[in-house]
Amino acid sequence: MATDDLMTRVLGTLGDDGPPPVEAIHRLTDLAGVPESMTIAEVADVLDVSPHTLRYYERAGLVEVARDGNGHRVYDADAVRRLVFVTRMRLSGMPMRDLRHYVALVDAGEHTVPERLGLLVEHRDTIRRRIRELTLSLTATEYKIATYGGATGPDVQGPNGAAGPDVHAPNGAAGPDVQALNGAAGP
Amino acid sequence: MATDDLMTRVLGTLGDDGPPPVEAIHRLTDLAGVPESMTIAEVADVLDVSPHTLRYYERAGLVEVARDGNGHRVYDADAVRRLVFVTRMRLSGMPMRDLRHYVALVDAGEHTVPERLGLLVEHRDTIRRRIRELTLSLTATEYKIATYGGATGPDVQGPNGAAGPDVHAPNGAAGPDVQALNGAAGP
DNA sequence: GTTTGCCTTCGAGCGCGCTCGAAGCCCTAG
DNA sequence: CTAGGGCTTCGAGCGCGCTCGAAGGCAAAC
Repeated sequence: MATDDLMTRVLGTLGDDGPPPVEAIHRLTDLAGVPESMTIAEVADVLDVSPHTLRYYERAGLVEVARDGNGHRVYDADAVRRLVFVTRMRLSGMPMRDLRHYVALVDAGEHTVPERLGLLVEHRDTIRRRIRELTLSLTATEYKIATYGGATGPDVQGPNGAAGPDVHAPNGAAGPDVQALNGAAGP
Repeated sequence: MATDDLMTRVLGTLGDDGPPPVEAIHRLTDLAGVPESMTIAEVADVLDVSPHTLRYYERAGLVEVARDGNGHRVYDADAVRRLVFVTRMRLSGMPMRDLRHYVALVDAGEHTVPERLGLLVEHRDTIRRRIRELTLSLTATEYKIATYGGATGPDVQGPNGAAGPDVHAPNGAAGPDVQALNGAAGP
């Protein structure tokens, strides 16, 4: 188990088009059953990142990890939770820089809560904007797919290879084809 | 005008939460009113990328652009349309590699339409998956924001600076706080 | 004429986020 | 005893997508 990441696991439990259920969040990171302490390999497996990446995150100051007698890393529950948070935020596109800032605030104490909230709100807005962008791109792509080879109109140009001027249109046939993504007026 | 990109412009016309209207796609790239040919500066302005980036795309083989008597680039309508397509695909996360592949197919002639369709479908699925990931991250982030400073429970730890063990929790107060993103059970 | 300004080519450099390799330590299995 | 495997640190390297600087051309403005 745990060869796929948390995100994939939860997404798998969701209908591909269902609404975003808050319950999924709980299911998302059910750390119950996670041992008291874990090795780097175990954590890497659970989070679906490489041990290299975990060391990198530690070097970057995102988490502190204790060592055992042999100098090996020992991840306690707090460290694992922190790393779950970190990997989730990375997955949602938060830059390392911001993440460093955030965890620095966390380590600085409770009086930084307002600033942390500000960062979260900012990040939320970033995600929202990104989703809207992607939704639009998705619609455009779906439209392009749908009209590809739809009404196969007049063939404007034969196979032209490398000869002609800059050819942008995949074909002269599927009229609204590239139009949908490339501009020009209606279908 | 045109200091903001196409995406931003269309997003601006959309309600922040509205459904993805197909009509937006048409509005999205209304190239009517675009001159017969454009300079690199004009294209850069319209697409909200730098001239540097446009030259880079050309070097990368994504578009061919003619030169005038002075050796300056002259973008015709086809080139501009191609670049609109390219920038949109880039914005939706398609890697340069795939884009190169796609336009190579376009230039190779109409018999590559099926393969192009395959690429588009693949890209569509990638966008969909990404949207689902982001939606989940959004829900998690919103949950975290909502519960921040909710029930301000017992203060677990004072300001600890750099001293203590690895602290992951922003505070002991907002119980479900980090839990929402970090794991553990219910609120 | 000279200055301003935008264009050209070319190759180098950068920021990000990993990713890897080398050299070495420790433990366990055979 | 030896071999194997996984861990450690450190610093270097990489893939991506730009981004920039240098050196120079040409044209219009002053």
